[in-house]
Amino acid sequence: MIAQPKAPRNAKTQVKRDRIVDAAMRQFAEQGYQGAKVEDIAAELGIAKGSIFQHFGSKAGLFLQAYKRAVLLLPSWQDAPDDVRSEGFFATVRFWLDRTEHLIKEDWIPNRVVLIGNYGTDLVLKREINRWLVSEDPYGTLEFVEWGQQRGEVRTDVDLEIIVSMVDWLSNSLQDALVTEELDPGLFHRLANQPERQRMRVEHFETLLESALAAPVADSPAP
Amino acid sequence: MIAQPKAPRNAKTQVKRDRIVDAAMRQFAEQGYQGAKVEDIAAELGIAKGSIFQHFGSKAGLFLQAYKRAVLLLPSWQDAPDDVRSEGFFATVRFWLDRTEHLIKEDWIPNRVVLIGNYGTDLVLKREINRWLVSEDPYGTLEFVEWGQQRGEVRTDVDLEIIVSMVDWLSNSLQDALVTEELDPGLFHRLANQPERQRMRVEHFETLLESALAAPVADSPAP
DNA sequence: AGGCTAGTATGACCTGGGGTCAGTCACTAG
DNA sequence: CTAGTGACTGACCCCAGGTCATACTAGCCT
Repeated sequence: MIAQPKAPRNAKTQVKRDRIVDAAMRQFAEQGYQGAKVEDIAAELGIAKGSIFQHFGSKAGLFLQAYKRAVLLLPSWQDAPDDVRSEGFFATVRFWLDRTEHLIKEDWIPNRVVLIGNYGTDLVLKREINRWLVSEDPYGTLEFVEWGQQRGEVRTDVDLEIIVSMVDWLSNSLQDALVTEELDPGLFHRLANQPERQRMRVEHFETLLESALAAPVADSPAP
Repeated sequence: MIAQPKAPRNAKTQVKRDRIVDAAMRQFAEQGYQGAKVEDIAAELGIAKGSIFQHFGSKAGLFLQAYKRAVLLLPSWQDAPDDVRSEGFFATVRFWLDRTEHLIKEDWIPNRVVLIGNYGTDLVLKREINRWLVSEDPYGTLEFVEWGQQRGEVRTDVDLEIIVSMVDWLSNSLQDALVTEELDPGLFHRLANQPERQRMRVEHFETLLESALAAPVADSPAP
């Protein structure tokens, strides 16, 4: 169990913690979890290393806060523009998946921190992260899938939570592969110079996802 | 880049390395990556810590070997019994997914090591692992999917590699969730006392996977 | 046998960085 | 002004990954 910082009485304290978390995000993003040194973060802020431990208990505790902040900085499913949402669930999915690379470049630091949290720390931390993700649902996947069901686009014949998990798993895997060479099973970075084929693969992926989740249509004739 | 051990001239050396990797697997499985101490591994074998570094260069190098060994100890898709395979691609998928928990208990150590390699080390190591997984395909997913296509069960209208990745991603995610509390988004461990609902969820998952990948049938009437 | 070389083993040693803690400071309340 | 609380500090501890000079062993050539 990783200690959480207790709520500060003072508003000033909160500001300071935010500054630390901010610097930590940058360091973790740039150096990785192991590579980031608590001392460097302290030095960057001109404070004593001890202070950081005072506030966050441990390096893992600090990372956890950085991770949470990072996730909250990223868009949730329902943050798509209205005109996209009005086209429905799968259009929204496509919207986000198509914009993956773009988004990552815009928000490099939080994305990197999230990535590190997902794959590059250790299982104790991962457990804590997972609990939080489940309890907070910061990407709003649950709500999003329910919305898709209400629109009649998403199937309702299997457990909701399975669908939610599938969306999470697949979108994560795809985005990670698209964006980070470390995690790409050769789908995209091998084709770095063929953006057309990359696009095609994302489309194929979207096709598969839709096949998996779409509500069965009453015998619409295939073309 | 993580140094690989160079091939030993001596057969005896190989035996010794195997012993080290063996002990390392146990320690990593039981203590986690950070928790496992090189010194403990050496002590367990009654050798000097320096020797381990001699052979494997670094803790990460040792882990990499342990990981590879662990993966090779696990069954590949095509290792299903003949009577299952004769029922086809999706039957084989179901066979493995249904046996997940059982398998993990049988092969706890390699499974745990693989898990740690997948989520609990760092991105440098992860990259190395990924390269290896892609180049070796130790689970034979590529071959397996091609086999499914040849049988006419798996769709052929999207890139093969996308399908392969999807199978890998989803089966990994499901198995991890089923088996390790740390990674379960509440799908299974929250229902620990309701094995029936757990089974049902696995079935639902299989349904989704099949919907995603199945070759389109020539307008079979839905019930 | 007797060197010669290359690979292997050793354990004392080094070092960096996470984590601790006793003491100090700064703010607020009474 | 004083007491009390929380924040801050920096010197310190110590563990565990990694290094290295030295010693050993096994094959091999002459």
